[in-house]
Amino acid sequence: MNRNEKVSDAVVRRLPGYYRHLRELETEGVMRLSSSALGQRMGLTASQIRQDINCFGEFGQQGYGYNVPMLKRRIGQILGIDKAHHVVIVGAGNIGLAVANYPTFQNEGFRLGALFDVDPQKIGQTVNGVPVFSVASLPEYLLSHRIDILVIATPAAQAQGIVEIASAGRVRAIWNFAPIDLTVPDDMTVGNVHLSDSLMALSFRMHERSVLSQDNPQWVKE
Amino acid sequence: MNRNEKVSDAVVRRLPGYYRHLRELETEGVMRLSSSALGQRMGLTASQIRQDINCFGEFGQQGYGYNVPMLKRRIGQILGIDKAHHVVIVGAGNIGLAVANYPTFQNEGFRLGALFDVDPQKIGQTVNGVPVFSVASLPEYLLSHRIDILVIATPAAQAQGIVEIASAGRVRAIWNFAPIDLTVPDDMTVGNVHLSDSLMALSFRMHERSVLSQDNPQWVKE
DNA sequence: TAGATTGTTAATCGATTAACAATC
DNA sequence: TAGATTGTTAATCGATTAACAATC
Repeated sequence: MNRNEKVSDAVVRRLPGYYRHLRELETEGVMRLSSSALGQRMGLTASQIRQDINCFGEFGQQGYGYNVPMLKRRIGQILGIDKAHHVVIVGAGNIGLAVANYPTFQNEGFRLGALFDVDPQKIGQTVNGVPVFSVASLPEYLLSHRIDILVIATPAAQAQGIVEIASAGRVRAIWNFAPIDLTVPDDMTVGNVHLSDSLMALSFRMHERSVLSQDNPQWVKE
Repeated sequence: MNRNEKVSDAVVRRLPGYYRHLRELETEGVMRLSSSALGQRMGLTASQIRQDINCFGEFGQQGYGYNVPMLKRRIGQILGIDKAHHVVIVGAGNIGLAVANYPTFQNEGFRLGALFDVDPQKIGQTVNGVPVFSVASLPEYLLSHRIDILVIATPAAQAQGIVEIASAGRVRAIWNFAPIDLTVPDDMTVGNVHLSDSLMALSFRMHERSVLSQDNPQWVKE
């Protein structure tokens, strides 16, 4: 058993997928599930699923499999989404608003306290009843509110400066949508959503077969 | 040399990061770069960077390093973003609009032809001069326009149906923002942006240290 | 009980790192 | 030329898969 060891990135990347599928299965009324059935559904091997789950405990039963609602609840706990999280969004542009309105975001215990922007047109407005404040007031806001997660939805040039403010304001984690790699203190967690990286990787995969298969001269030494 | 072999996911995930950093370095006026300097900047080993780059060719020079503008251009070609891509977005909600307005998206040769929605309020409007059509007209649109990438920004329940239409319309790739794993034909590429998965992984990482370090009973067998 | 399926160890596979000859 | 740094092979590390005893 690997408990108390740091969980590998490979496992962490799969964990939300487990939760998502278990939620679907629960909605479909499925009560009981074997690792091979889940593997078939998710495109993973049964072995990998058992290994992944056993990083966290023994949640199954020999000869039976896993109880869907129980396993879903457990993985929810492991992910920490059974707890409420206090969130603010910096940048009330298209991405900031998309996050603010994202349904999963609202349903899983993430509580949005405020948005922050530099645009005087936006400051003073509300989004779903959540106020938009000036970024100038962010340091003070963070001192008077316990914020777990700060969402960066600003242009890349502003992002690192926001991290400094977040750090001084004892924010625990940054969810970064700006297309830049941030430098953060050791005790802060960062998760990136690099949309342009995702799109470029898609573009690569799309071209890959055709280009690689014909040994395209563009790719070899000039 | 690994050319003509399928490039591993691990490499593909890093590739856009290389491009992003090289673009920054070019803007900063840096002309020449060693693998160790890039490694330091990106938090990777020099060895890994040389291995990654050599999947695609010999772009460096012993004793000198890499020429920044040249390497950036080459990686751009490898990613396929030197070519124009024709794109449509299905779903003109918050996420669809955020993608339509995303600057990197517009700057790197991704040409948005149309958005599609089911909301009569939105149909007939334009977004940045791009028309919003009814989803009912999507099959016909795809037959008369050569679309490379279709962006799914609909609720999860609609996503798989859109894939069928895209497949019939000879779309080459799907960029999926719906929180569901899609089933696609073999010749279609999928890239997922699962926002809720990203947020859950962040939540996990944020809680991980505190919870794991104290052997929290919540994680062990009941 | 017999059959099924887990938890877990061992074997395999692949990715990362180290080392160094080639060479600019 | 001497110093630097690549390209590439070999060694290490870690993640995935296979196998099977434990057990429900």
